[in-house]
Amino acid sequence: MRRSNEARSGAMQAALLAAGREIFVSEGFAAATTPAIVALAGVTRGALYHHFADKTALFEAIIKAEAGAVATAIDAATAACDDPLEALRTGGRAFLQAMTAPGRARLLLVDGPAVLGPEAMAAIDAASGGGALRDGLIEAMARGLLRSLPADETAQALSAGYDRAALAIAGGADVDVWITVMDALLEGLANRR
Amino acid sequence: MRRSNEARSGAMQAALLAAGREIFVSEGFAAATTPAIVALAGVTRGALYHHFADKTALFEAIIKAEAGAVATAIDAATAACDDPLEALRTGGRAFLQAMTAPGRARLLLVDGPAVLGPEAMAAIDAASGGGALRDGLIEAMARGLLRSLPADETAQALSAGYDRAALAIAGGADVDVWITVMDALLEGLANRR
DNA sequence: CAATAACATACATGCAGAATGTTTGTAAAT
DNA sequence: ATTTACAAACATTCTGCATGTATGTTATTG
Repeated sequence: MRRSNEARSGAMQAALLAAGREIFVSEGFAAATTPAIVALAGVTRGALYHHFADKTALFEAIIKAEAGAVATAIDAATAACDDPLEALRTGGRAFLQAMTAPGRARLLLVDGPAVLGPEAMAAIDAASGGGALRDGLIEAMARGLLRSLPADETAQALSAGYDRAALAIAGGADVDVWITVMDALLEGLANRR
Repeated sequence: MRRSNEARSGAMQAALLAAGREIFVSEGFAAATTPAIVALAGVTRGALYHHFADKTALFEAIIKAEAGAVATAIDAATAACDDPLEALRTGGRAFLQAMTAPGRARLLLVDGPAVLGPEAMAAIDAASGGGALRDGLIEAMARGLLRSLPADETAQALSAGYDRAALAIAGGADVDVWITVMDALLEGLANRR
């Protein structure tokens, strides 16, 4: 007996996403082959090309899931923060923590931009983690806690710093040193009297 | 009649580097095919594989040339600066200017890290543009002009911001806004009394 | 100091293996 | 009966290598 089509599709897509994530992380997008992915998932390429337009579409779905997980972690960490400046620092630490998931830094920061393009990744990021940073900056600037600066560009510049930190940490760098540096960058933007 | 082997090799490698740059920029590394590259150069794939181990080796040679050009531009711009802090701002602007060369941002900031790996790109960058930033920070910190922070990580964080700025500018963003933001980040690290 | 033999270099051409995306076929669900 | 979910075979294309050839370069000999 066979399950409903809906259940089958859901299970198959989940299996393909999991297997794809594994292979993409270990091999990189270019060297990851669809035969390897479907073999790991225990199915055939027919299933893959039924559910996803092509290899890139599978990759994009994985990227969006990863970005969503990061955004959720940041939101959860900053929900309780009242002070906008403290929320920025806390959100940054939550970001770095979330990015320690195995292979996540490579997926979101190296292969993602190269495969999907920087613009597409920026859009995904804005709808996920980067949006929180931008909103936090706007809030802090509105309350006079931070220097008044172009919010979008400032958020991107800081976001780039956090990204670099996440990559370094994924490569074995010390987390605390990077938190020190990023907090210093944030504090540097604070309004002083 | 034929030229000397040395002259032939030099001309052939220059032609392959130029054609490869063109195709890599317009197509991206993955979609760039070696037949397209050698067709543009007006030679055969035999020549390509004689001078370069594989497609990646050609790409790496192009990347190193681009990174070297950026480093040269930064050094030229900052050579006359006495004040370390002014040198940092000037170097940043020179970097952004140098990165406006067509396709350079994509090569150095998107495809480069994905193809060669972030570590290899970091090494190339350290020997090129990023080294200047780190040295400038150390100098400024030593003179008490900047807050004392881990120089390597601070340089990387700022470098990441400049990279993001270069990408945005390549995508049509306003240069002056980004200079404002990056100068503000630098100023934020300045020692205040 | 020619002339030439011996070798290296630069490149072209053809081939094998593999990967992608498409098409066709089949069984089960709706 | 029709559509969905998947399998399996197919056509195209690319990469890297292996072989072949012509020219440059160096050593040797008369």
